[in-house]
Amino acid sequence: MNLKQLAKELNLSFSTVSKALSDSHEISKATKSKVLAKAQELNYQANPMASSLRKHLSKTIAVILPEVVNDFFGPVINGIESIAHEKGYHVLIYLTHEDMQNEIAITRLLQNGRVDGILISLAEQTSDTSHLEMIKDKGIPIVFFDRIAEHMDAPKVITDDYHSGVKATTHLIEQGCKRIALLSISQNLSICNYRLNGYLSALKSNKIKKDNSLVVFCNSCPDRNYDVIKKLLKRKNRPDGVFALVEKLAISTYSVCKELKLRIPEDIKVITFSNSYTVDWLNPSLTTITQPAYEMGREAGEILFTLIEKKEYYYLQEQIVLKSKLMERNSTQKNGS
Amino acid sequence: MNLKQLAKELNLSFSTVSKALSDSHEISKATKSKVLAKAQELNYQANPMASSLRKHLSKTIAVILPEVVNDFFGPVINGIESIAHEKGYHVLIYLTHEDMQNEIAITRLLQNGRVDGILISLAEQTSDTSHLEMIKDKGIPIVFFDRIAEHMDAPKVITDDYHSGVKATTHLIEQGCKRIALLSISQNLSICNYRLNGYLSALKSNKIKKDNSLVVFCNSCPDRNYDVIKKLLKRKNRPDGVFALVEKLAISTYSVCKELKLRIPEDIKVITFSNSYTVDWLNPSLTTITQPAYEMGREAGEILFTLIEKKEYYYLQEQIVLKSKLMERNSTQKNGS
DNA sequence: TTTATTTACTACAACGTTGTAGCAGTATTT
DNA sequence: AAATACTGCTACAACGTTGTAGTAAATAAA
Repeated sequence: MNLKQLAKELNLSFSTVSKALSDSHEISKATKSKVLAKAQELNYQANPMASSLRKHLSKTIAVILPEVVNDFFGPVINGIESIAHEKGYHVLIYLTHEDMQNEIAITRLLQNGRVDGILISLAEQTSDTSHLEMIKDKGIPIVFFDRIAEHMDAPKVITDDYHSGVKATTHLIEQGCKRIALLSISQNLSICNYRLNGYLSALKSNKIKKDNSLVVFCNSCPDRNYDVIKKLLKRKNRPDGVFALVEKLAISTYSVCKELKLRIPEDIKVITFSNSYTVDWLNPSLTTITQPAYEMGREAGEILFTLIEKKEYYYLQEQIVLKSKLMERNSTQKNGS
Repeated sequence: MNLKQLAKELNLSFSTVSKALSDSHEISKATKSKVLAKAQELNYQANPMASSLRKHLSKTIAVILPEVVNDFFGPVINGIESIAHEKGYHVLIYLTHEDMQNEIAITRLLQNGRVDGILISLAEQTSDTSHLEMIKDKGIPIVFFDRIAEHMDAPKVITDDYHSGVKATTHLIEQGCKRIALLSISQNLSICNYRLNGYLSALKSNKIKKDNSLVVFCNSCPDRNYDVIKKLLKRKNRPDGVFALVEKLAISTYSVCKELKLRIPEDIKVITFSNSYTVDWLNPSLTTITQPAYEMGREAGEILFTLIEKKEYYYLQEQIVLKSKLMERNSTQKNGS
């Protein structure tokens, strides 16, 4: 069922039918309603490929993520999908699996009109961003969320990572920690560095000397991370507080503590970034910094659609900062209280 | 950058260039390599819309899901994406939010060539499937996974739900439970009914009389579910075992038990379907039936691509059944052991 | 009454591909 | 030597839309 057939049914030229369907002022009301009725009856749907080709608009965006088995990116997708749905856009999903080469390959696929815009959260090791500059140069709007490319001139939606780092660390200090370890995932990602800076700044304000050996960079291999954390917690001068930048590192810490018979929170306190709803039921319940993931998705989507529809150029340099929340639970309970 | 421009650069007709790029036998090796080199140099990428329009193939599939903030659907997407990536397909994602009207609206969008095939897991209340039959009638291959439309003649990928129901219930009985409640989410979904049948069958084999009041249908409203479960656990003849068909209902059960000061597993044992990796760290750790979610995604994708490429018609009536695993943890520990 | 304007439509050329048909020139067969 | 087949290319018509230009007929202004 295409325009030509529909036009034949109606004894009209297919131009007329096309215009009627797009509610053009050139067409009389009578004809419009006749066309609309027939289109409904025959369940006519315009071919999106033809339309896209002609209009140079795909009504589709791409979302590029490191992974999807994750309590943060799940609600982000949810937020993106909700705004995309409202605006009549379709959402393509691509996973980098934390690999920059995949990220590059994906951006290559998106260069020639497949999408009208891109939402991206960088892979762990992405250092060079020329593949993204290339996309921008082709005129495809790109919006970053959470794991942003700091030096790119593009809109970004992030949370107050520096501040969250300060809050988390200060909380541990207030609960009595003297030697606080930080478990990071990447030296490239700006969010990690901001959180690290917040941590360092909180130590300084509380006159705690920084100890570089307490800052540990993990990666995406759970077994290696387990060993690294184990080594950390077995040291003679082991930390009495752990600040994990992602939930899986906090869970690994729980595992290591179980093996080493260290009690949380008595021997060691744990705080982590997490968006999981089960943290309340962990043993012990886990104190978290929780990011507004759904809102980040929606916000990033909204900016992208504004850019696509070129209503305002205002957003181009915009950086939106949303607030994370510290949720205090038992894993950071003060000793003897 | 399009074919015409590329052809001009090479002093060739654009037909020749097109054929060279698709490695046609009509073109000499010399010309092919010249064209390929130039295409690389100028970073030429064919316009997917034009190509799709011409070939009647979008190289895109749609994945329709109830939700994405979920430890089951996350890995499913992961599996789908991995096989799609291998086969050179793009993945559109749509969320129904458990609403059949959304499901219908989404299928309408996919009728006219936007996708070459559909993977779907039904919304909770989807009873009528005429919108899906319509898709099938248009010749668009459709493959179901997990939440299937039982009476549709289409390939399905599921887990051994009846058997899992038997296993879970038998496990509770073996651990000493006499009065086992089942928390379901839907009366429409066949997977829930199969699990329920497994439960009933296990009761029968163990000569436990079935009690309809112990089978509770929850919905997607957490507050209402909490109340329903609370009512269930406050009854004079309260259950000593709970079999939850989804993780969130098990977590609600944990909450209710905390409020009512019921001890797990001493007073009441809990088992649930779940794909969350944190179940090991819940308090107490939670016994689960875990589905091979990633594999389901891959399997469903593989069947869909076979259908799209029409190599084998064999799959059409195929139903793939994968095995779930029972992972015993503390929430179903035998009393006094 | 003539000329300008508006209304409601049609014709047609794009958009960027791909596949079929055609056409020289060379190689092979009879 | 003539007929046939093959090789390597070009020309052109689709695919299903949309937007621009064009055109009758009806209405308004000169």
